[in-house]
Parts: sequence; structure tokens; C-alpha cells
Amino acid sequence: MARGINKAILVGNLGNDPETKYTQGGMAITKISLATTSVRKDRDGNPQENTQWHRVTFFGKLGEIAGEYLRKGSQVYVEGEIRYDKYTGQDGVEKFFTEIVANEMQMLGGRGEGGGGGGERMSRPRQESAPQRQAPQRQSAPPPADDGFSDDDIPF
Amino acid sequence: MARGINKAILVGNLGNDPETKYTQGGMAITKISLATTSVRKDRDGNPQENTQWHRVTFFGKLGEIAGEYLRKGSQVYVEGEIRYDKYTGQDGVEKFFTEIVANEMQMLGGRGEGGGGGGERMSRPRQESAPQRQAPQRQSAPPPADDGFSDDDIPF
Amino acid sequence: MARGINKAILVGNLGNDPETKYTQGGMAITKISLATTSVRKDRDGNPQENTQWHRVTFFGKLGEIAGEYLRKGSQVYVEGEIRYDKYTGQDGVEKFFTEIVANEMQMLGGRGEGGGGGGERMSRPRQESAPQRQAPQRQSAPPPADDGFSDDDIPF
Amino acid sequence: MARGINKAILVGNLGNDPETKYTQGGMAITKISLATTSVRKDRDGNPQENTQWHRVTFFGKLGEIAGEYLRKGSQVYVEGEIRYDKYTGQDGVEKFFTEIVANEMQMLGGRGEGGGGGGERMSRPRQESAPQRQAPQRQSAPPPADDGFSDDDIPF
DNA sequence: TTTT
DNA sequence: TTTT
Repeated sequence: MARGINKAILVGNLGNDPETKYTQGGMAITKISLATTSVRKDRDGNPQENTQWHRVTFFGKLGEIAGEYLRKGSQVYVEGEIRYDKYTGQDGVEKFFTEIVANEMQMLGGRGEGGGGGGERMSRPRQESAPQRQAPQRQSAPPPADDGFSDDDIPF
Repeated sequence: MARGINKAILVGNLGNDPETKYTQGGMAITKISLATTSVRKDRDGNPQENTQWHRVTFFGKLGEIAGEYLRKGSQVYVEGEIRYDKYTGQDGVEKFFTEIVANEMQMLGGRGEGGGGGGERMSRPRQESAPQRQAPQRQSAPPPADDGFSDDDIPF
Repeated sequence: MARGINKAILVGNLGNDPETKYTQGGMAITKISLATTSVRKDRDGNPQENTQWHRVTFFGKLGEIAGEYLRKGSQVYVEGEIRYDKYTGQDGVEKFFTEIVANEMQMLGGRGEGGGGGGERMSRPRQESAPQRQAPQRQSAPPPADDGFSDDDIPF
Repeated sequence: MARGINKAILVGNLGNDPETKYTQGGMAITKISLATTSVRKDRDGNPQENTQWHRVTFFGKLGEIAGEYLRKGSQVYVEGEIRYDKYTGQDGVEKFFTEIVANEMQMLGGRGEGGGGGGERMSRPRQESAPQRQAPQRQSAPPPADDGFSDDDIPF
């Protein structure tokens, strides 16, 4: 039986465009870097900015939506589960990382599908930067196998 | 300005007794290991248990309360902020870790102030704190019992 | 498109046994009265108890589980949606009410599966339902105990 | 002792400009109407929009900020406590209502400080529509007593 | 009454 | 790396 609640609730902005990959079975896995900034007073009473960068992963249908609609700078509400994981790096050393596995996502007003740093955002056709973001069921062939996670031993 | 929401909501059980330290200024810092277990179906439809161990830190007054009342096995509700941090180990290598900095805590029924590791736990009588565990009708009057389902004009 | 988040997170105790009905299609609808008590200081700095009674509704499978396992006094975690509704009473007057439509429920330690309509609940020994309350190390291995505070190079 | 969690988490849009009043002691009380819209499939599988209108109340400093920065159409994150209350109407009948007493607020991207029905929003000086929104401490005299809640017997 |  |  379930025994516990493990819930993260985040509202933040993407630091980069999402990255979407597909499993061999065709399931989308989209990862984003999400900044949440808060302010507290330090010991001297001065406001101190504090930014946390969350690695958020979206699977399946949510992964397709996130990959298609989110962009660098987008503001988004994410709800998910905190998961602590590890992998062995190329140097043979175990590395630990934490990710939020999203189960709910909501785009928020504003920057929406716009883009980030450059001025090219409005002119950049969606397909240009997102060939790997197409829904796999729309392709007759599965995505290349090297789009998987094994390519560089680093899961994020 | 604050820009974002970073909130963790956890209900779980302590894997060990809390560990409390004090800063030179006398502020309590209590750390616990909190297990949240959930169940999902794997690809074969079989229920699969999944336990995440959260490092939760309580500062100040909350740290004193957590250190005093929580014990190995205690069930607790925790709300806090997810914080990603790092330190340099004795081997000179940077290590990353994630912690939940609690800003709200609530002991849940059951194991309560009982405890774990030591034998001293039973010496603190359960009844001391038990009155608060009585049925909530002592907190205030419950809603009238007659607004039940049998009166079909009333939906609650 | 979805436009918004409407989420209630409650931890409280039942004021009465649940009431379960079934639709003609056989779907369970269980309703409970849930007390959440908090304390704040009044203007004079004295702690003031404040209890809110929530009407919580569970549909379908969740309704069956809630009806079967919850009892007067049970402590429970509920997550759901806040819904404002109205009905016309027998006196022809529109009545407004608010309910929480649950989409997640988690029984909490303590009164747990005990319960039942009558006064026999206390006669059912605590241990009967206690196995699930055992220390979580049976769910999986707890983190190593030696990463305590005494090793000052390690912050957790 | 606190005994329970009573938390609402909302992301929605204001249906109207906020309304701010001041207590005789000079504390701001701001009320908004917040729409949260979600979609579910009805029994026929067709998406069905569902909008809930929340009455949200902000006290004190938060009330001043909400009154000053929120506008009709603004998207906002609100966290607060669900409170069930009643008042006796002019017809002598008890009326029940539910409100969310906010303890955290976060403006979200987009409509921001804009507002208003027409296109004049960017040209509309703040003071024009918000004389009663000025922070009370900036006035030497307290706000008129009839700005209180007794004026029309209706608390929202 | 909002929003998409 | 985001955002205000």
C-alpha cells in the first residue's frame, strides 16, 4: 500500500529550451531546467535572492506537450514527485542527482511559446529547433536509437 | 522580487532518530531521513513499491521541536523548500546533495512521541501528549449528524 | 484548455463515520466530515484554536476505499479540488455549500483501520493494525547511519 | 497544538479588480474573485470546462500588495487556508460562505499590472482607480470608518 | 466575473 | 541557464 506523500509544487521559468528524447517504445521523455527564485532577508536584514535550479522530467503525453509548448524563459507550474537517483559516470564514479518527475504541468501567462536570449524567437519556425519533438506516432519509423539515454552516460 | 514557488509536501516516516546540532549562536539545526513510499504498476501491471529517502532540515524553533518530538519510525507531515547544494568531500571531490528545508511540520498519529533506537522512549509516557489524539469532537462541535445522505434533498 | 490549479491539501480527523451511497450505475460516493485544527495567536498573543470542518467527497474506487477503511476519529491526508455548489432546499431557498472532491487519499497512523460505528473501536488492540507502522527500513534500506553530523566535512 | 493541515493552492485569473478596505486599526483587507478552470471528459468523452470561483481574502501587508498590483484578468498563484463562515443577511437568514484566506501570493506573467476592461490599461494611472488602495500608513488620518465591513451586512 |  |  502507498505509504506516504511525496509532492513537489513548483512555479518557475525555464533556463533553456526543453530537451526531448524518445524511448525505443516511442515514449517521449522531456527534461527542463526550472529556476525558482525567492527572497529572504539575510542576517543584516537585506533582501537576498536565492535561485534553485530544478531538473524536471516529463514522461509520455506530458513529455510531448512540454517539449512542444515550453521554451527557454517560459513560466510554468509543475507538480511532481521528488526522486533521488544516481548513475555511474564515465570516470567510474557514482554521481547522485535529484529530479522532479512531473505529473501535472500548466503553462502560465506571459512568455509562453516565445523564446529567450536571441531576437530570433518569433521568426524561428518550430520545426527548426525541434525535429526530435515531433510526436513519434506521426512518423512511420521510430526515432533513431541514438536519441536514447545511452549516448553519453549522463542522464541529464 | 520573489519569482517562483518552490514547495515540497511530504508525509513519511523517519528512518532514524533525528540529529540535532546547535550553531555557535545557539540555533538548533535538526536533520532527519524521511521515507516516502508509493506504489505504481510496472510495465507488467504488477504493483511496485518505490521508496524515496528525503533529507529534511529544520532550523531554529522548528529544529528544537523536531529534535525533541520526532523519533525513528515517527510519521510526519513536512512542508518545505527544495534546496540543491554541494560540498567538497575529504577526497577533494565536489559532492552534490539535495535537502528539504522545512518551514512547517506536523506530527501524525501513531508512533508519535514514541521512538526508536534507544530504550528511553517508553519512559516518556504516551499519555502525556495523548489528549490531543482524542477524537476531534473535543476540539469543537462536529457538524450535526442529521445532514446525512438519507435526506435526499440535501446533497451533503 | 486547462487554465488554472485548484488544489486542496488537508490533514485532519473524521468527525463521524463515512457515509457511502451508490449511484444507479454502481459507483460509490463516500462523504466525510474532516476537521483541521490550527492555532494562531489572537491580538492579545494568546493561542486560539480554530477548527474548520471540511465536507470531503470521494468517488468511485476511492469512495469504496474511504468507506471501508475510514472511521470516526481516523486521521487522513486528502488532496482534492475545491468545488462550490448549491441546491434548492425543501423550503425553496437556494443553499450554497462547498466541498472538496478528493483525488488522493492516504490513511495516517493511529486510529487507522480501527474504528467502526460503535464504541468498540478502543477495544480493538492497537497492534492489530500496527505492522504497517513499523520502521520504514523494512520498505527498503535506510541511508547509512554513519553520515551523521559528527563528520564535519559532510553537511548531512 | 496545531492538529491538521488546511491548505489551498490556486492558480487562476481575477474576474474583477480587487476590493480593498481598511479596518479601523488601518489593516488592509483585500478581496478578489479568482477563477480556476479545468477540463475533464464527461461520460461521452467530450472535454467539459469547469470553472470554480474562489473568494480570496488577503490581510495586512499582503492585502496592500494584492490591492495595488492585482487587476481584473491578472493571473496569480495563491496559497491559503480554507475557511467556512456565515453571516446573517438583511433578511435575517443565515448565509454560509467559504473563503480562502491567503498567506502567500505570487503574481504570474502576462497581464500583470495591466487590467481593466478596455485598452486604456497602460495609460491608466494607478491612482485613478485606486484611491482606496493607498497604504494607510501614508495617510495621517485613518480611512473613514464606513470603509469597514459593517456597511452592507455582506462580507464579500 | 476571469482566462485560453 | 531563467525571471523581475
